[in-house]
Amino acid sequence: MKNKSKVSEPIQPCAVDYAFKRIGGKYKARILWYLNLKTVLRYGELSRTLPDITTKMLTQTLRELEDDKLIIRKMYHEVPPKVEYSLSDTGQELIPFIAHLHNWGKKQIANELLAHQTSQDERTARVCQNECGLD
Amino acid sequence: MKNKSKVSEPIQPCAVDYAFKRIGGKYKARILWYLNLKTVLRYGELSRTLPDITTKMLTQTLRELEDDKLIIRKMYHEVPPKVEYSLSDTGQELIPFIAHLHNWGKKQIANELLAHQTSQDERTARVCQNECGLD
DNA sequence: CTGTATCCGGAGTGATACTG
DNA sequence: CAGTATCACTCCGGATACAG
Repeated sequence: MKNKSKVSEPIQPCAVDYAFKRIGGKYKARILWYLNLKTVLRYGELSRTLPDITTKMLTQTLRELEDDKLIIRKMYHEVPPKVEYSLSDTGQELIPFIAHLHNWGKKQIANELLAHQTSQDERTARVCQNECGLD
Repeated sequence: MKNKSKVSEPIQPCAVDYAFKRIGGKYKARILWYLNLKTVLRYGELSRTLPDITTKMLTQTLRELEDDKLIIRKMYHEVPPKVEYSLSDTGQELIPFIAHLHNWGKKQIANELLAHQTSQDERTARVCQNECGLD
């Protein structure tokens, strides 16, 4: 049933596309996921949780998430500075989706390992022990 | 040949990250979504459904999805040529997740329109640029 | 501790023309 | 109809240094 472009109501963009633009960044889903698991995280904690991210990207990503009202930035004017990030209600609504994605990903990784097991035994152990530390 | 969608690196950091790499392309989620709604789509139909995609990107994206075993490509050796795309079982498993994302996106768009009703003209133009007629 | 500023290379994307 | 091929360009993201 595709009731589209009725003049009376605003034209709907592709909601999937819209949503993906909001959380499609390289680290966004991961950050949201970690924030969900830990409730609240400081800048340095996030930095350590994502070892492969640079300060520039982390700051930039956090800003975008904040601008999109997906996370809340709480700043303490202290010395030394302290900033805490947490999920907003809107961001919270994305958790089931990320959880589903997470489960799917784990399943796919497992299947991939099985498929390559004959020639990649060594790799298995390494891969399995290297997770994001917050699974 | 790019392996953006193929995750075959020795170390796999995080399931969320892994999953996003496989379906995080600019059009992948949308294509999967349309395939779910329509069950089966031909190349030209997809092209018309995504007005903003070029033939190059469409072909490239379809190839990646096929290589990742998320969609099935059925080719008829006829004249004129005919190719049909449909979801694979693995791809099917992603539908609940995309559905959730879709609902979330629709909700966000609605909120955005409400919040910015005063500047509706500008906002509408932006929102409408990716209308997809398959909501 | 929590960021900014700057430079830069390359992946990702687009426009156009061509083909079986 | 269903793609390929080529060139060009943007801009994401990394490295590094610096700042409040």
